[in-house]
Amino acid sequence: MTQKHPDRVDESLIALRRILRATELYARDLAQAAGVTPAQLRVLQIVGEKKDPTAKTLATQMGVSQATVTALVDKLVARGLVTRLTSAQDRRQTNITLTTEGEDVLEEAPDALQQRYVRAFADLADWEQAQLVSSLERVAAMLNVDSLDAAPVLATGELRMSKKSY
Amino acid sequence: MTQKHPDRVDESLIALRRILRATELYARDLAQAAGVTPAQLRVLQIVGEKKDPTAKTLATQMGVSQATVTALVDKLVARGLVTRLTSAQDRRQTNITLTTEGEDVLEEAPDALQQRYVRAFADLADWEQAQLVSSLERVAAMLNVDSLDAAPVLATGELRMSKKSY
DNA sequence: TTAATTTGCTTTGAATATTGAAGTATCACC
DNA sequence: GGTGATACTTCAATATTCAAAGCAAATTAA
Repeated sequence: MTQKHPDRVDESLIALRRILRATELYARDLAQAAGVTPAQLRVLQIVGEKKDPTAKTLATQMGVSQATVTALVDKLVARGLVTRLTSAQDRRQTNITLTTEGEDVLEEAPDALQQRYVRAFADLADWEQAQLVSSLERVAAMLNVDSLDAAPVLATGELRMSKKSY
Repeated sequence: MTQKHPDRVDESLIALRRILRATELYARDLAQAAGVTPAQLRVLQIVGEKKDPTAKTLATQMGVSQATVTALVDKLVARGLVTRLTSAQDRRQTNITLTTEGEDVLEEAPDALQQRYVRAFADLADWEQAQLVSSLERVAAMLNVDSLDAAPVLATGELRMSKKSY
């Protein structure tokens, strides 16, 4: 502690917030351009990434309840973007799969933000790329993502320091 | 282009998404712990950061319409967490101000995620801190946040691992 | 000054999102 | 079998969100 540059933590937090804000704001425009709501697009994206996830998987990944996933999938099914498929192994489970139309929506989502990022990343020097990856992974680790995933409860009553001490 | 490590862009995107997911999921738990909804907490946070912002400022900052801000502020006013104050300079404007209760809610919001981040950041060596700040600011710049703010049409996007095209 | 326009905010109406609680069906285990 | 846990859905209630319309205040034009 007692670093030479105590304001660096603020600078990093500000940069982080800018990143978060940019991505959040863009997600809405992207969804609108794709013709679905943001939450629905998130479902499509996860279904596209993972292999025919179950409703449970979707709920966990998105951090919402199963009831919410049911409602979202209902909408997507009604629009013909995904289909429900009862699992053969465990017939309680429902696998969500993309239809051809659903794949089209995903493909045509003009992910300008990511494209811009990837282009800018490609223009960096090799060592700069390595540094960026290292830093981002370090931040992710500092946020302790895994333990948060495992224990979403710890939000409450945790040691809190008031404003000035973060 | 044609870097030695073409998969680094994927690594950086994955790390970015982990950061985004962790913060997004945590925001909900934080709001619940504070006894408000996520959107309402965002309003409280912005009101706490900026000095008595107008409804317009809130709408711009949050990326929602003014009508939405009106609805959110209505809820917070009903709960006694903020008050509306007609601006003296321009009586069309309404400044949103925190009440004592609103300040308490903000104070007691157990922002464990940020606390954890700040502690981990403080433990880094000086040069590591500098590198982290540099990297985060570079990412923010690569996302072209400023122009995105100005042109919400091509704004944001959730970072999604699309197959080949980016 | 008066009129027209713009700006900031609210209201209204309608769609979506979200969840807890309750209900149904299936699985795992003994 | 029977018991309990798991996966999902349904239902009821609240939240969020926005477009459109409306209102009041400020700004510009005439």
